[in-house]
Amino acid sequence: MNTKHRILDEALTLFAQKGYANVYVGEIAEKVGIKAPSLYKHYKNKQAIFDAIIDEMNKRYEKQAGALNISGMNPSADASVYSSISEDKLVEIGTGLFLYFLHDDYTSRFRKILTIEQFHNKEFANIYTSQYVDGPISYQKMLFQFMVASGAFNHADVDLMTLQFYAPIYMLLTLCDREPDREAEALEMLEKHFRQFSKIYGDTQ
Amino acid sequence: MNTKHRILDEALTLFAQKGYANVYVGEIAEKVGIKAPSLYKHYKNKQAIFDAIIDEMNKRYEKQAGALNISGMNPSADASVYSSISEDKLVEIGTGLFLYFLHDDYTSRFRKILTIEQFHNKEFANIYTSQYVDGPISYQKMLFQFMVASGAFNHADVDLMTLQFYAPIYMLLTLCDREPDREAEALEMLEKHFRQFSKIYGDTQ
DNA sequence: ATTGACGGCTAATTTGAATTAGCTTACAAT
DNA sequence: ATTGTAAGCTAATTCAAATTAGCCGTCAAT
Repeated sequence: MNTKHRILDEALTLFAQKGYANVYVGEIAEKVGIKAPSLYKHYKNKQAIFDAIIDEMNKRYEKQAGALNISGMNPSADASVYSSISEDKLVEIGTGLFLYFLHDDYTSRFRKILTIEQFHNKEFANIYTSQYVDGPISYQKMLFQFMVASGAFNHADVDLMTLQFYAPIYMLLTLCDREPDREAEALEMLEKHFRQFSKIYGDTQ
Repeated sequence: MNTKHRILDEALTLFAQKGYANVYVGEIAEKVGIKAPSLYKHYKNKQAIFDAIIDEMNKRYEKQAGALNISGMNPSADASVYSSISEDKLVEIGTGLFLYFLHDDYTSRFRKILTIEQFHNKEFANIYTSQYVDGPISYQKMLFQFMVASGAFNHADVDLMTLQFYAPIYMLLTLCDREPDREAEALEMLEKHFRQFSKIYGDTQ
C-alpha cells in the first residue's frame, strides 16, 4: 500500500469518525506518518481526498454489483438453492448479510460517512437508501417471491415479509455501528428473529 | 419568540441539516435577520448556542418523561387499557409513535443532530440509543408482557416480539428522516405490518 | 555521471470564520 | 431630563487550518 493509498485509507477512517469538516489535513498526514504539506504531493487539496474516496467507493460498488449478479444479486439463481430452505440456512443467510455489512472494511467506514452526511448531501442520502434500504429489500423480496412460488414459504404479502425480515437486521446494524460492544447481543437477537421468522412463514404444514 | 429563542431555533435547524462544524455563526445570524456580532449579545460563543440546545432538549425529555409516567411511560397503567387490544388499536399506537417521532418539531431536528454526531461523540451515541432503541423497546416490551399475561397476546418470546414490532417503525422512521417524500409509502407499509403483527401474535384462537 | 521526477521537509502565506471593540439607538426606570 | 441597559451595527482583530513556496535527498533511466 503506497502513500497515496494510505492517505485515502486514513482519511476514510477519520471522516467516518468525525465527519469531513472536523478532520484536519494535518491529522490525516500525522496518521500516515508525513507532514501536512507533503500530502499535497498526492492530492490537490482536502476535497480531492474526499472525492477520491467517493470514486473508490463507486468502483467497489460496481465491482460488487458485478460479482453479485452471479450469486448474491440474482435471486433466480439463488432461488433453486433455497427453494426448500431450512431454518438453519435462513439463519446463515441473514447472519451473513449482517456480518458482511457490519465488518466489511471499506463498506462499514463508508456507511458511517453516509450516515453523517445524509442530511447535508442529497447524493449521499440516495446512496444510503439504495445501499441499506431499497437494495437489500428488493433483493430479498425477489428471493422470497421465488420461495413462495416454490412452496418453501407460505403464501403471504411478500413486501411485508421482506420488511419484517430485514428491518431487525437494519436496526441492529445501525446499533452496532454506534455501539460495537453490543454485537454479541445483536447476533443473539438476530438468530432468534430468523428462527421465529422461519416458523411463521416457513411451510411446515 | 424573542431573538435569543429564535437563534436557538434557527441554529437547531441548521445543525440538523449540516452538523455543528459546517454551520457558520454568520449563517445562523442571517436566518435570524441580524449580523453575526449581534449574536454575541445573546450567547457567549458558538459552543454556547449548541449547549443551550442540549439543555433545552434535556428539559424537554424530562418533561416528556414526567408526562409519560402518567400515560405513555408506565405500561402497567396502560396495560389495562390494552388488555384486550384490537388490531385497530395496535395500528393506532404504532402509527402514533411513528408520527410523533417523525414530526415533533424539536425531537425530529434533534434526532438528526444525534444521527450526525453519534460517531463523534459518545454522549450523543448514548442518547441516541436510549431514545430510539432501548427506550421504545423497553417500554413496548413491558406493554407486551402485560398483554401476554392478560391473554390478549399469545405466549411468546417478548424480547423478540418487541424487536419485530419496533424494528420496522425504526427503519421507516430513519428512511423518512432522509427522504420525507416517502412518508405515505412508509405509513402504508406500517399499517400492513401492524395488522400482520396482530394476526401473528394476537390471541384469536 | 547527469538528469528529472518523486516524495519528503520547514517556513511562509492565505483564507475564512469566530470573536472583540467600540459606536449608536431605543426605551424603561429613576 | 438623565441614566443605564439591551440589542443592534460596522470595522477591526485573532486564530486556526489550508495551502503554497521553495529546498533537499533518493533513485531510476538515459
